[in-house]
Amino acid sequence: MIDLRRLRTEPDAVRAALARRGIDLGALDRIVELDRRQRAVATERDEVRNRIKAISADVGRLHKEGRKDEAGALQAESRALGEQEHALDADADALAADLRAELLVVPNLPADDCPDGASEHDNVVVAVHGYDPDAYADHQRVPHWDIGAELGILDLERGAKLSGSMFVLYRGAGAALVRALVQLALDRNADAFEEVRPPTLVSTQTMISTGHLPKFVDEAYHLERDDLWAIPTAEVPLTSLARDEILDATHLPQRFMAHTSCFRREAGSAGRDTRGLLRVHEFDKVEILAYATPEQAAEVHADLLRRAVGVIADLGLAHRILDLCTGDIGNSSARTFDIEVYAPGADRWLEVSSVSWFSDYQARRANIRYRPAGGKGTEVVHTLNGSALAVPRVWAAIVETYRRPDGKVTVPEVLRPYLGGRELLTAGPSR
RNA sequence: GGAACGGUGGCAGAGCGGACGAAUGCAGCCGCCUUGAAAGCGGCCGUGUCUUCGGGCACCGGGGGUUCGAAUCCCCCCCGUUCCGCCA
Repeated sequence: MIDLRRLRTEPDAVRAALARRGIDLGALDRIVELDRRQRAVATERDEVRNRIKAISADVGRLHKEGRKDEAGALQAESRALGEQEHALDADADALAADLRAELLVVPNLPADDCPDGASEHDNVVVAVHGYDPDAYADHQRVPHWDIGAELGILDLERGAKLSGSMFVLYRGAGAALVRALVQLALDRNADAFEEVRPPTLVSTQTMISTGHLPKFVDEAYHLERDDLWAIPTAEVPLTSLARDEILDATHLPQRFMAHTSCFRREAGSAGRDTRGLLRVHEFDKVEILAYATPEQAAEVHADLLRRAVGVIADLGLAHRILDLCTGDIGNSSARTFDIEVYAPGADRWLEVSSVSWFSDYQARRANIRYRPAGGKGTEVVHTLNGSALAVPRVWAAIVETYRRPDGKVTVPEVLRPYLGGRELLTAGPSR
């Protein structure tokens, strides 16, 4: 949620920032007007309440003194005020609900240094590592879905049989590779992040806090009977960890990581990237997340990015870093860096991590604050997060990059300890 | 799923229709005392919102109701603990 007070006091600045996203600003006018009316009605209601309270105190005193007649007259007056108060209160509530509904779908203000742009084509490539299109041999130009089937480590047909298309079944060394990647990502961040194993089904409020609802309902799996949502990323439960809490500034930044399944309906991308592991409904991911003060945010953001890039680099995958433009960053984000790996078989750049700084946008929705050291009152914290490692696309890039002329796939050095020393990915028993 | 008991400030825990935003204790902050510290003593010590900056209003799990007046009474819901049932 954007800061209503800021919209009130610096409407032009807010407007200018949101305009950089290239969105319609009509909602802002409605919000300003709803806010004005809501406060006017609430003030009026509070004044009536004030009078009721004063009268009640008098009534109590008069009763004690036995002046029943005078008390009775006041009670009648208060009764009438009560009806007024009720009506005003209902109006104020209705206006507040409308205001909130409008406010919840307004995206975050992009950071000042977020590059301007209209779409993904305007994203800025910050760095490219290990990519040379001419360096790949023919044996690496085979897509992972073919390699996976050939080696018996990926069974897309049976995944589809069980759950439908875009659901995946890994087998043998392929399944072990999933586990190895998860373990690697967790181990690499265990120095600074507390591991959490959260629920993957969460309440509506939890989904609203990160900004995944109400705007992106169609993207999420919903269990109607129990009114629970399958998380699209561990960012959702991890952000709500501190919901409605006031953190101590001396404990910031606070960092958490979690390995979970992630569920996405991919409703808007039907027919796109349907092959192999490019886009799937359910996948494993290790997420890293931090709560920070505004002053710490930039450094924490850089650290998250360093960590996410580090795993990819150590896996020996060609990759690049993108600074997403104002037209492409997510709704809740103020600044986002994407990491893409190059998959030589599919001959495509695949997004494997999105490292975002949400400023106070999510924290305001989730009501997460902190007490500044030595200062008075509370401030809204900043939240940041990124994928430490998202399995399917990394799995795909590894299999394509490390394919040998004989068709077998070499296990990257850093993963071998997690695969019992195994050097090749093959079908059959895992060891 | 059934039953019982609970849900009050950072924590513990009173209050069960009238001056209660709420006793008391602990923790925390400031001061006194002290060479320093502890103990002791005195004071401060929730959040949000609006404000004409005087103050107003809201919040005792959530929602509704009764009343001139609700933390306190009534109804519905949610959550927790324990026991029983079922079960990986």
